[in-house]
Amino acid sequence: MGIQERRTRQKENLRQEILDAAREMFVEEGYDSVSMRKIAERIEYSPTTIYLHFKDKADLFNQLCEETFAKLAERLGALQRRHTDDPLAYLREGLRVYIDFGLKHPNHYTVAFILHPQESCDYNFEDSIGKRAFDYLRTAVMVCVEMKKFRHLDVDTTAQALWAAVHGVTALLIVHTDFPFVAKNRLIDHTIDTMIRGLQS
Amino acid sequence: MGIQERRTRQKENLRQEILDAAREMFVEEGYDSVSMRKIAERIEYSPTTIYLHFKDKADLFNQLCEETFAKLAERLGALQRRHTDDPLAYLREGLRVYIDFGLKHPNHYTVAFILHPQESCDYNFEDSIGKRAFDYLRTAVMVCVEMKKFRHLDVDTTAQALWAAVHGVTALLIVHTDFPFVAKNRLIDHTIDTMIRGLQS
DNA sequence: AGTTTATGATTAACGCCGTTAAGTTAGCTA
DNA sequence: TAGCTAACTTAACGGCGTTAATCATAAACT
Repeated sequence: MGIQERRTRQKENLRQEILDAAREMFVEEGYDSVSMRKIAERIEYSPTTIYLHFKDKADLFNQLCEETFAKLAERLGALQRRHTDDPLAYLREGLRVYIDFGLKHPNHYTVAFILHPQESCDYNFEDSIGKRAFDYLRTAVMVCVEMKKFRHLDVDTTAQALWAAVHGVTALLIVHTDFPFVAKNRLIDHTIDTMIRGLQS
Repeated sequence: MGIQERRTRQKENLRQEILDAAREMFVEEGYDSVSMRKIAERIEYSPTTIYLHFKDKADLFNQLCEETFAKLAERLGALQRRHTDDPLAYLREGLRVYIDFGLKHPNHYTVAFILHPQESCDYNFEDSIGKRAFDYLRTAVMVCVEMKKFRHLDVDTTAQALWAAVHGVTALLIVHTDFPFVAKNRLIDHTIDTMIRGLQS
């Protein structure tokens, strides 16, 4: 029965090779500049081979999105494990981690969060890793509310408002490079501080 | 001397016709789906004619962006004229106007604020209408600080943080249609409230 | 062992796209 | 009326995502 296994293993390898090439090129050149043909050339296969592993370009890049979500979720998980005591500090640092992650991987962030729904992909949020990442934020907020660090407020609404705020900073800093922003860290800290302060009793 | 004038007037007319067609199509179909060829077909000219009026596709759409900025700026100006008394209410409503504007014209907002720098265009923020729109926000914040509605804080940083927050909500609501957001107005109000509350003394 | 079958991969093509270079035409100028 | 100029078009280049048809080869079956 090892033959079938080797086959699927090889197929899986090529699949991963495509993802790796696509990710690398995409990180370097941005979404639009990376074509299926270029990816194919890089991995030394014909363009059509990619379609044996991914439905279309949108599908391929959505898989990369999921990988991005996964990395972010992982980072937030690690943070959570370090921070059992102070829920407010944990939330604050989590928001920072989110923004830093975006600024460190701007092209990934762009695909996953700014452009996101490459149309026609049967993407379901409920089963996605993106949901897992968001849940870290949600529970962080919940704990803050439960421990009376925040005034009484709706957990979902608050989590989403916080996401909006950090997404806003991240997206603006990535996209509007021509805008005369104040120092990055200043802006980031001020945004986070203001939101958290606004949520406290 | 009327001949030259009529010529340039006609040329200007065509230019406006292109802009109108492009805007209309773009609002209907989104950025990527609108091609130079389709625009040309709509106005019943050959595709190359467009290039007599605009450097390239990015240029054309950036002009539309400026128009979008202008409309937003105009709306904010009207608001300012109605609101000489309560600076905090003015700021709050201004933020709401921004978000509503984005949600009402999602495709415009997408080009102007989410995708924005169609590469290779020699766009200069300092001379743009976008700056004018942003200045409304800046001065609104300044007034709030001067009238002690806010605690002592940096005007630029605060204005940018507020922009980040409202951009965040707007962009998320437009782009992440698959996310299970709470009711729109609830999220919008909560985000604005939280930020403003965080800025108060 | 020879034949069929399945599977991975390719070639060729379709119909788009943005953009440029060369050509045409209509109307003003001298 | 001849020449020039500006508006506009035709034709083409190179690239794109994607599909249909084809090929090669290794596995399975008789």
